[in-house]
Order: sequence, then C-alpha cells, then structure tokens
Amino acid sequence: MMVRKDVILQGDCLKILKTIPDKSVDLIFADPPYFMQTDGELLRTNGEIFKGVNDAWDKFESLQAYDEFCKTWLSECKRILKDVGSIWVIGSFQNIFRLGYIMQDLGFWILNDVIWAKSNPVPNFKGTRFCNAHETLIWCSKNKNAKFTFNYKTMKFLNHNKQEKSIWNIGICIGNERLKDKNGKKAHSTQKPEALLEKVILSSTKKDALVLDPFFGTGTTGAVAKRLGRHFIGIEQDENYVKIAKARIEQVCVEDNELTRNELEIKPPKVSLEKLLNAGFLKENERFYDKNQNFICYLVHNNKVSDNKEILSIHKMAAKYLNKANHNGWSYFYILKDEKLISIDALRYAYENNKGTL
Amino acid sequence: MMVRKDVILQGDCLKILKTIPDKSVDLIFADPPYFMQTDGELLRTNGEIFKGVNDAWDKFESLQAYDEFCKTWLSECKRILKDVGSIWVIGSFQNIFRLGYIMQDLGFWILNDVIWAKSNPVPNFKGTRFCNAHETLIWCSKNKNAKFTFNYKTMKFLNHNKQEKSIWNIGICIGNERLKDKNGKKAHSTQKPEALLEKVILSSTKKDALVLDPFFGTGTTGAVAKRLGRHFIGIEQDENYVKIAKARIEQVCVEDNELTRNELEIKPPKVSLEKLLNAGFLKENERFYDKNQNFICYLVHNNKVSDNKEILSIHKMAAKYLNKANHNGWSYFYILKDEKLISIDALRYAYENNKGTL
DNA sequence: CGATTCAATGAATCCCAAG
DNA sequence: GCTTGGGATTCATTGAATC
Repeated sequence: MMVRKDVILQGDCLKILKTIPDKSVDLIFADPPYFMQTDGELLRTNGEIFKGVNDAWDKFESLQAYDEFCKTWLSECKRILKDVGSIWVIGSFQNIFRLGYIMQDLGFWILNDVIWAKSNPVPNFKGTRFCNAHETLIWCSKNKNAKFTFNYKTMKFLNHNKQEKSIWNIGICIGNERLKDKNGKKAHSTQKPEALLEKVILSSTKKDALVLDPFFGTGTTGAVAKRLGRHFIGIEQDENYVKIAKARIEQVCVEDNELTRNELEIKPPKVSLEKLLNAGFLKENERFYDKNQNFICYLVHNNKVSDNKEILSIHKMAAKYLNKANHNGWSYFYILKDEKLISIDALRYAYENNKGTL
Repeated sequence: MMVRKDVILQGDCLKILKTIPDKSVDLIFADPPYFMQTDGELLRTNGEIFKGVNDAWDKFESLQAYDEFCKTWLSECKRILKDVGSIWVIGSFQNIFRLGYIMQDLGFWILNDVIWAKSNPVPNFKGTRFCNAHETLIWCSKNKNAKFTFNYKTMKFLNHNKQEKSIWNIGICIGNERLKDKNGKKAHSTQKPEALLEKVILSSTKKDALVLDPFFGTGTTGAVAKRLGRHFIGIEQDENYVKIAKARIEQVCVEDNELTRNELEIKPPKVSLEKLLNAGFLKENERFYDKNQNFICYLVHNNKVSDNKEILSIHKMAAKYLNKANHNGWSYFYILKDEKLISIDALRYAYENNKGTL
C-alpha cells in the first residue's frame, strides 16, 4: 500500500492511525492532550478570567483513562514507525511522566529528554509555586539497539559550533506567528512555536523524510516539515483546525539550502591510501609530515605507514605521536608537494571529485 | 515514639524506613539510584575510560525490579510524611518517568517539576545525541488538596525580586565542594551540589523543620539542612559514605539570618480599621487619599469606608477606583497627618509594634 | 519620527484562616 | 468536613496609544 503524503486526515486519531501501514514513517511528533485537571477559574489580578486550556479535547475521566488512550496511540505509533525512525512526544508535568513510563514499557529507547525552556512563560499569578517555565520533550528510537538519524553537525553549527544541549531556549508562540480567528482570539489554545518544530525535524530527519503528527492541531508540524523539504501526514479531529492548517501550509515556501539538504552531515569519501597511490596522488614511500612539517613516517604497503620503529595505520600512528589512544590520521598528516604542505585529507576529496584520476 | 533528629541511620533503606513513625517529617529529599543501564565502557578521545556511575548500588535486574523498589520506598515516604509536608525526588531520563508515574499512582500531587540546568555538563563524547545538560526534580504535596510550605517571597528575593521559575541554573559539584578520598578520587559518583539542596530546603521548609533523606550518600542534604537551621535524618547503607557524611556535617556552621528564619514570609499584622480607630491611630470620619493625595473616601463604622456613593471595604473601594475586581486597600490608601501622607499600612504595623497604643 | 506609557495575553493542576 | 470573606497575587513581550 502506497502511503499518501502531505495530507491532513480528518477524524479520530486512533481509528486513522490503524489505517497507516507498518514501518512507513521516518519521524513521529506527538503533542497529545495534557489532561490538565484544573479546577474552577483562575483570575488575573484585574479580575479577568485567565483563558488557559479548557477544551473538550483535554478532558478525560481519570488518569487511568488517559493512560489507556496513550497506550493505544503510542502502540500504533510504534507499529507505524520505520525501524530506523524516531519519535518525539511533548508534555508538561501533568502528563509527561505517564508518556515516558508507557513509552519505556512499550520498548521505545529514550535517546534524550529535551527541555523547552520558555523565555516568556506565563507567570504564576498567585505566587503559590514556582513559575512553570518549561515543557519536556522525550525523544526515542524504536528499540534499544535501533539506528536513528541525528544530524549532529547541523545542530552543532546552529549552536555557535558547540554541541547542542538538552535544554532549548525558545519563546512561546505569540505575535504574527500565532494564528487568530476572525475575532482576533487565538485559534488554538496550545499552538507550538515553529522554532521548536524546526529543531525537532532538522535534528532527526533527512531531507524528504515523512513526518507523522497524530495530533496535528493547526498544523505547525506540517508547515515546518514542508518548509524544511520534508513531507508530512497530519491527523486531526477538529474540522476547523484542519481548515486553518490547510490554508496555513498552502502558503509555506520550501527552503532549500545546505542545512535542509543535510550537507553538513556528509561523511568523508572512503578512499584508501592504496587507491591514492595507484591513482598517483601519492608516490611509493611518500613521506608524511605533521602540520609543522616535522617528518613522522612514510607510506608502506597495505594502507600502513612506518616510522622506522612500527608499522601502523595512519590513525594509530597519529595517536602514537599525540600520546592518545585514537586520532584521525587524515586530519593529522600532510605530504610535501612543490615545497608546500598538502593535507592527505584534501587528497581523498580530490580523488573523489576527479573520480580517481589526477 | 520520639523521632531522633540529626542522625544518620546506617543500613538497608527499606528496612530503616519502616522504623520511622507515621507523619513525622516535614520534608523528604530523595536521590535514588538512577538505574543507568550503561553498556560497556565509554572512552574519552584520549583513550581514558570515562568514570560515570558504575556502582553496585545502581544495578537492578530489570525495569520491573526497579519499579518495585521505588514503589516500596515511595510508599513508606508517603506514610512518614506529615500531611502538610512535601517531597522532592531527583532523577534523569533513565528513571524520572518511573518515579513520576509511581508517585502520581500513589496519590502524591505534583506541584512542580523543576529542571536543574547544569552550567557545566559532561559533554556527549561521541556526538551521538544532544548533550544531556540537566536533571529533573519532582516536587509533590502529600495529596491533591494537602497544604504545603512554599516560601515564595524568599525565593523571589533571591531571584532579583522576580518570581522563581521551574528552571534552576546550577553548576555540577566540583572543586573544593567535591568530597575526595585519600587518593584524590571522588568519594561518591553522584554528589549533588549544595546550591541545589539550598533551594530545595529553603523554598519548602520552615526553620527547625525535619528533613529526611533516604539515600543520604555523603550527606549533602544533612550538611545543607544543618547550615540552614533545619534538622535531618539520613539513611545510608554504605559504611564508608556514612563516615564521610558524619565528618562533613560535624564541620558545618549554622547560618541564622533573615532568610533562614523565613522572615520574608511573615504576613502583615491582622489589625482592623476599628482597632486603629479605638487606639487613636485614626479619627472619626478620617479622610482617605490615594498616593497622589486625591481624596477618595472617609471612614465610617464597621471597618468600612464611604465615597458618598457606596459604603465598601477598603479593598473593594480601592478596586473600584482602579477599575479592578480586587485590590489591597492597605497599600492604596493614605491619611493626612501634619500635612504629610501616611500609608494606612504603616499604621497597622505601628499599632502592632506599639501593642495597640499610640 | 522616536521615545515612553499602557494594555493585552500566553498549556495553569494558582489562597487560606476562621468559624 | 464545610462555607465565608478578607486580602494577597504576575512576567516577558507585543503592539497600540500618547507624548
């Protein structure tokens, strides 16, 4: 069965999930009801009623009923997810411990819990607790030993070249980004910021991946997926939300660039020293230097080098001179050509680009 | 049965918990084993083995065995906790969802989940995931409608006079604070920073409160409790940890100041307008002004004021002129004395300090 | 036009002591 | 247990209104 892409399926989440084939999506992002269990009204100091979440879709009979609901949709998600896919769920303290517990029981393997730290949270009006200034995301692979996509270098590049952490500082969704109805009121009580979905999708999918969102709402996941050159399937019960989401996604322009194409994740070409030798990029007994032009070793047979004491791989040889257990020899060694130092790493790229000829 | 205070009880946590009487402690802080489930060794790039948590006390047969262990000690904690007490537990993604789920099932009521954001986390050596830069604390009252202590103003004062949030930026425990053995190696693999315990204890206990820590380790909870003028009971299986903790706590000096005495939490004196009138702080028909010396209303009988249109409480009258539903009249109204504006709030403090005489 | 002030608002488990 | 009513309680951001 062919999976339809870039569609919003309107109807009951549990029923529609059952119609989606096994192992057919690359990523799932799920923002389920939080089951807030608030009592009565919360008044601002000016007497106005604070309008938080009081939607029918957030009501459940009990914690047990909520658990059962989550077990069902999470089980379907596990079936639908590709073996090399991953899943994100988001929640707050009211529900996140239910979600995490159930996911572990279902065999999902937690890769990270990520904190969305809100730069502009709603304060605690009454001063009765700490201001709840974050939400929690759980990111899981399908099983303990399953592969998954993590665009490490992309995230590092976007974080001032430091590895990205488990805490993300992102503002709540306000201003022009917040979808409004004709009366100027928020169209959905829990619209997520696009910046959040950007990090989720960009960090854990390849270009053209298929992203499923079983609680699509007003379509943030679809809008961001399209913009980043990914595909989506949205499931949403509410007709009005579906209508808004369709119009919204229609207007999105696709961004095609180095990051969305995952070019930072491209691995170096697999080219052996032997190949470089045979193609004339290296000569017999080629002398290898460090970056300060100190002679270290020379090329011998079988992709190894010798420092006249030991015959080792270029990696072990580099490590030996750095007094480390391991080091990447491709970035450590240079050859002399026309009295200039040339990185051997550059040679393998040159080999690849010239398809093996000088 | 009298509860012994400021003691470390050495032995099996589950057995010792059973010996502690019902409803006998004000606060529980629990830092249980995390059940990390790490496989094999993690090597630093220099080949050195990274020494994380690999202690016997962190081993469990299965997730189910871990759950059972936690259900048992958490149930005991619920029994031991006073009805107006609260409990903090700390964990990471490996175990925090087990803890939170079980606590909700036991009827604990989550007040906040608090994120300890580490300013100097251990990086992800291999670049395979997001750097895990936080741990999660769950703070619960005993039941949904139970009272609890929250020193809101103290926390606000310590946060540049803004209400404290659910994310705390605190460094991991290093340097002089980190306890070392005779070989200079860390004495405990998961010693928590004192700054973390300070916030926990200072925010949710009164002076002289009794704090129980069922996984005492090297005694951070006891050391901070003592320093802040609270009492502690520690439970710890490992003889060596107990020895280290005792020596450590012995050296702690008690800090006695405005914050540790909870003086910022003192409520304004309950003094009625009638009392102020009878004591001569107000006169009959005293005229009440706002801060800009606009005449608003005058004192009538029965703790009320009149603006010649309505007779209201000072709060409702203040709210009326601020176009709000409620406002604190004590902070809104002033009287004129010797041609100077004097806050009526100052009058009730003067009354209290002078025991009802002018 | 820029600076300043004001009003609006966002996933919220939001009071408590006295009678 | 319950009700009652006094009185204590918010931050970052945006965008409009006013100076």
